[in-house]
Amino acid sequence: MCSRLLKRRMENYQGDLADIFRAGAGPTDLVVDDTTTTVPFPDWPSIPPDSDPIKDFGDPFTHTGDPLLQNMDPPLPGFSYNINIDQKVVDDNREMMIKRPASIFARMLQISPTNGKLPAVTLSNHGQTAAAAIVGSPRVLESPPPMLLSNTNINHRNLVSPSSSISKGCLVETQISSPRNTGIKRRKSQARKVVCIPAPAPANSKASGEIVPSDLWAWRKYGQKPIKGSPYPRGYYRCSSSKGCPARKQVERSRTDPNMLVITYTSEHNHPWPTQRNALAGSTRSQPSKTNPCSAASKTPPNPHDPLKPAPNPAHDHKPDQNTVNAHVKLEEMDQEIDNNVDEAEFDEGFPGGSYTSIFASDSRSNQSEDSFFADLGEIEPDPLDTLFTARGNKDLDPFVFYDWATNDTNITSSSTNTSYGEAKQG
DNA sequence: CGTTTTTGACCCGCGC
DNA sequence: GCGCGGGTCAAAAACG
Repeated sequence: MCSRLLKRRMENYQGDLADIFRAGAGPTDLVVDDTTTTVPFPDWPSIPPDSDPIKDFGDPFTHTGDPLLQNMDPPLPGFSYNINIDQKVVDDNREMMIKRPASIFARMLQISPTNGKLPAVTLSNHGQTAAAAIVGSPRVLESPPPMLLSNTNINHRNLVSPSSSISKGCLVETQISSPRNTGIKRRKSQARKVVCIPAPAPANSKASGEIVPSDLWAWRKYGQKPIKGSPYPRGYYRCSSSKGCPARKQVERSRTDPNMLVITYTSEHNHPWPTQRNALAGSTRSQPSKTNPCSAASKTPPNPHDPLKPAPNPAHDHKPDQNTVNAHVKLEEMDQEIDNNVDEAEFDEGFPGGSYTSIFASDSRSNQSEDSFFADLGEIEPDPLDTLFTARGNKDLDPFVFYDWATNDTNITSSSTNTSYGEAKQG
């Protein structure tokens, strides 16, 4: 009783940013500067295969090979976006983020909050694509493309977008929960990364046995709540790779578009991405991997030796077909006006470069990461229709079956594999 | 046996 | 101050 209360108090006390900082790599180093830098996508190099997992840890998006865009070729010229870079103290992670935006998210653009309310968003990636969507507004696309959102450590105000010339794949962007009261209130002050992806049709979404793939991080579900206004519940997950890891994520189906999944990442991992994850008892519950050849295959990267250690250069093996992954952005909950440096600073603090860094750490891992990541996105909780499908490990239920991340529209590169929920029990 | 999922209860931020 | 709604806790059940 008391302990719990005390515990809570402590959590609250350290709340948000505190947690983030604590988890971050070089917390105190952060100095936010309002400098804006424009970085042309095309100039961004790929992530070297030897990225330092430790150094990169924290941000699952940073070094991820871009499943949606890497294959984009040729790239669309003229893309660029502004990044708010801390030029005074660019911690390693951030620096890498900027210099080596190999991941989808790393390359993210910004969504200008304009008035602080559901801004029209435009994104682009790698100078190759751009897509736009407006949260709260009618769907932009006819069919739901993968949609990724995420906040970045960049200035959310200066968005340079190629406007609507979107193309094949696209993605991303940012979402910031910009606190009105900078960092005082716990909930609203939390910076988050929001990722939206097309979800499988309800009927095909995870069955009771669901498809709960995951990224390199091990996520453990710790709660589920019905959300007012939404027929779909929201699932709450926390990182189980490491005790005390503040990383959290919420998975829910878009209320406006059941075909979309909205994954919100909160806080960051305070540990290196797991080098190995074992599916332990119970962990496979939602991971059909063993029983699902398809998923196993999909999740198992090219490296037959170690699924978690993809072959040296698998980065291109499973690149999604840009054509099949039109993505657009959508801002979820840009609930606060982001109109001051404080907010930005806070935001940055929220993701001190280390946040969500290494899930997809390097090219050498990207392949798997990609699959894993998106697979992870497939997690969605109890869908009314889920009960219609109870077969676990049934690849047919794999939400990603519908999205061919490879170049073949009919391929199932999915994701749903297993991997994940087992707590990384090294050994 | 160890881990995850489920689920009701509790806590707390926030708006009125 | 009150109530709502979201986020988390923790015991029990499920799973391999």
